[in-house]
Amino acid sequence: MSAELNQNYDPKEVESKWYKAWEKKGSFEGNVQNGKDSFTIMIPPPNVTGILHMGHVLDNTLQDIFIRRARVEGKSSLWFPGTDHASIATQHKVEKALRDEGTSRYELGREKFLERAWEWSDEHGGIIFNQLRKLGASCDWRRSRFTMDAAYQRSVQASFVEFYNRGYIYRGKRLVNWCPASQTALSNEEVEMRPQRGKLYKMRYEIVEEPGRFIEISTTRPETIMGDTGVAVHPDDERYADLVGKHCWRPFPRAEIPVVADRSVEKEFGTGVLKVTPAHDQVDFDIGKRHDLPLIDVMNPDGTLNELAGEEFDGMERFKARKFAVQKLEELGLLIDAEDYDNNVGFSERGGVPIEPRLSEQWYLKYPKVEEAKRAVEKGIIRFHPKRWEKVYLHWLNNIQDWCISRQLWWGQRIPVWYKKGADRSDSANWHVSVNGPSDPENWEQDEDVLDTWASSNLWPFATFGWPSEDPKVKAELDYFYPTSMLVTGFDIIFFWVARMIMSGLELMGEPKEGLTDEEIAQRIPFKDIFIHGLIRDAKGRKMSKSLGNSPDPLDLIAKFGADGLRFGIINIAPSGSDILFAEERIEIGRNFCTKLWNACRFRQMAGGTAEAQSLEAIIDRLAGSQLEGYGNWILFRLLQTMEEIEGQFARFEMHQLTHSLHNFFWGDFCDWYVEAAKAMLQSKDDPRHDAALAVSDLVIRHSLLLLHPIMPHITEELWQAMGYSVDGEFVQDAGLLPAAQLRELLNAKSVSIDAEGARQIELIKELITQARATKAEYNVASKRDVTLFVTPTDDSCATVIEANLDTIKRLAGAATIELVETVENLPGSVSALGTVYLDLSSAVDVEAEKERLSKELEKLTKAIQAGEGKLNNPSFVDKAPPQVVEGARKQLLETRARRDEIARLLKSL
RNA sequence: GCGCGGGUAGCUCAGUUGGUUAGAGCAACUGGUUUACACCCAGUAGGUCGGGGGUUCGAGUCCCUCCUCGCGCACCA
Repeated sequence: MSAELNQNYDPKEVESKWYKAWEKKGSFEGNVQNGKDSFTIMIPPPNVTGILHMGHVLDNTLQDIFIRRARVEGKSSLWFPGTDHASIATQHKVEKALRDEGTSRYELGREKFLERAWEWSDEHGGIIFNQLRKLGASCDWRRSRFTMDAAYQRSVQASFVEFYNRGYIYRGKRLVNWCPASQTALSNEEVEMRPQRGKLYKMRYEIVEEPGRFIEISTTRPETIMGDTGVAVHPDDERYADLVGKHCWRPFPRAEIPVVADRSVEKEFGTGVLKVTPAHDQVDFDIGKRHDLPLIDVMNPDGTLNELAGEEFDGMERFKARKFAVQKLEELGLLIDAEDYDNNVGFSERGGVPIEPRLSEQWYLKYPKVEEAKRAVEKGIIRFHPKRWEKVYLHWLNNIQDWCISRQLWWGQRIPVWYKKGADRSDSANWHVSVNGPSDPENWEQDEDVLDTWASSNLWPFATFGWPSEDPKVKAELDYFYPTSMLVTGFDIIFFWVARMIMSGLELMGEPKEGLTDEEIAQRIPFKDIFIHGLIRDAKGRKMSKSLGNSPDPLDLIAKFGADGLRFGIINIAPSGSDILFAEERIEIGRNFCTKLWNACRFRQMAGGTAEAQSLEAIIDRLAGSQLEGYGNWILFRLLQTMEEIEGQFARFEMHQLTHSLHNFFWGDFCDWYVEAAKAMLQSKDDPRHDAALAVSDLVIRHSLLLLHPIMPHITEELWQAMGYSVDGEFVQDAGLLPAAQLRELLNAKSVSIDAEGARQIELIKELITQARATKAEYNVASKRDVTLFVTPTDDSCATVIEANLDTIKRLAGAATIELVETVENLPGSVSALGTVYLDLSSAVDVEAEKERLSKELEKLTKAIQAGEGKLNNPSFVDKAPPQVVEGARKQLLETRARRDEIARLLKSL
């Protein structure tokens, strides 16, 4: 033992001490190590100015668990960190600061604005990294990348050029999702449909050719009347058949607009007549195209109306204009009705305002390798965990439309396209597309726009390594670490990020090629496994948000429970469903478990012995050849079982079972049973079981620390060192965790064989003890440790087992003496498989209470027996069920009968 | 409208390919300082597994149907 443990575990001191030590020694550095397997995770880059929230805690704890597990398994692990520039979000923040100063980005100009944005990101950036360090995240910080790093920007631009050259990028003029708040185009994914209570207005337009006749129209958006260039009805709608080809009067600005017939009109909706505003609605745009209707854009980029809307509307905000248009309709006597109406309106996620379909020229990406992206998942080359997210992914891929990737923002990677000065920009003959720009820059001007943030983060798994550089180091690292092992993220960004990374990888991580084989897919994909976790909500299921004040600061929680406590706690409650209900009390288990671990180790230290524990072999040598007594055999059996469980959980990505297995084993088995039993063996150094008990404890604690290390890295490191398990100051991660099967072999090789039958006997002993304790509790002598117990063993072999474990039974049940006898009269007893255990009472037995208790038990058993008999008397069960199931049922029935008879006998004897 | 995921103890959730008397943590209750730990120990109570139907020797688990909650996608102006 090298260092004596304090009475209390102090996470604060311990955590920072070891984190520094790890960093200093480069423990997190992931390097190419030929001959070793690599294990790589790219962090989902948080926003550069973001601060740690509970979602990050979950996401990063999970990643750290996978990474650290891979390290203890001896893989060359790399957890690659970085941040995202979050174009629109960051620009918003900077613009808000500017507004507070009474200025704007337009006043400042692009260059000055970008300086401010860089200042902002330098100032706020990196905060989250320090917070992640406090959590214990073992990222290779040397490598940290930012999506606005010069090199990364070049990668992004290179991808644009590459996509362009391969024919995936084009420029198009069409209706886009326009955010009037941010004044930029958005992709479809950035539009969130929100239910809105509005009004459906019914109004009438007069027929030009038949004055006095009106056509009734329903609309939710009267403010776009000024942009109407037609009215549409369904071609089969008899009500209006005679009007098709005629015209009606648009009320303001007053103009003749045609009535057209178009199949996209629903006859059943409203009056069956649709006003057509091609510049402000997608459906209308399509109708307009088919019928050659003119486009009148009546809105400015900021959502106010322009001069084309007429003098009265010019400059008016769009929702004001809606009211005003209604008022005007009313004045003109054209408004028939306005009824309440619920519909869904697209909102800009970031801007928080309704989007405006707006005609503009933008850059589009036709998604590459869509078929391969689907096939990768369908064929299991990429696997989602849990699997059901596959469907979400495939459904999206089956319905995708081209991606609008240009943004009318300044903070981001500028689009690498230059236009010949003074020439027609819509003619591609006047374009120059390259990373470095034209050789005669004075004759060109660069596209003003930047790329969608996700059009840069989709390169994250390879641009971070330096793609497309030809540098041999870059190639070697990509060769070694790519495809990365897995991705850990929330389901909310499957479309935004996960799917797009897959398609980009498939297209760019190899030569241009139509159609990929499965082998090529396997080489090009960015990751093999995708672990999708839920989103953290508060205890009532509400989203965590600053305004609700229900979002705890993880640093406060770390202060309260320790980083390890928080990590254990969050994983323990996490992977339940798609929502994780967070309540601080639920984290307590993590802190409590840390304390338990600490005290178990303290106890081991107090038990003494300067035994050799620096290596697994040394500990096993201490056991070599010794015949393990029952509990030792049992706890090692359980250790191997637990190790196998955990191996399976990692293999199947069942993280929700991890903490349960470990908690159950270490607390429920080791502390509650083995340590308590071992106390009997540790009383005297002369006890032949003494040294073995210490060795078994060391073996169990050592492995528990190894198994727990990925979840609770700091405390396990502290204990590892303090317990003297470390060789030459090496860390837990250097020790190497053997698979259960190899550990078993190693034990076998030293003639330490773990025996399942022996373990089962201890389970029976535990049952007997539990029964004895329950009886004592029933008679309010639970805390008395000097009672006498009588046991009537079921048979001779049971008697032998009990005899062999007498001293531990005494200790664990709290009895001064235990006598094995033939029969007992007039004492309360409880039945167990090994025998019936009776409590010797000096006072009289409460016969009535005892009768009640036994009758209840009897009833339960009788029911079980009826069920069992029914089953076994049923010929079809005996014939059809597998023999081992029938055999099991038979055995079960016998045992239950014996137990019932014993209870009945007890009852009678009272 | 289409799709996905839930509904199991007071709460939060486990429950592998159908197979003993359905489990855990927390909360509750009772009693407790024993060679570490009250952030602890021992014990008790609490469930007709959302309803109905079906398949089967056997269903929390598979199928159908309904109710209910949550989420995603689409969307009629």
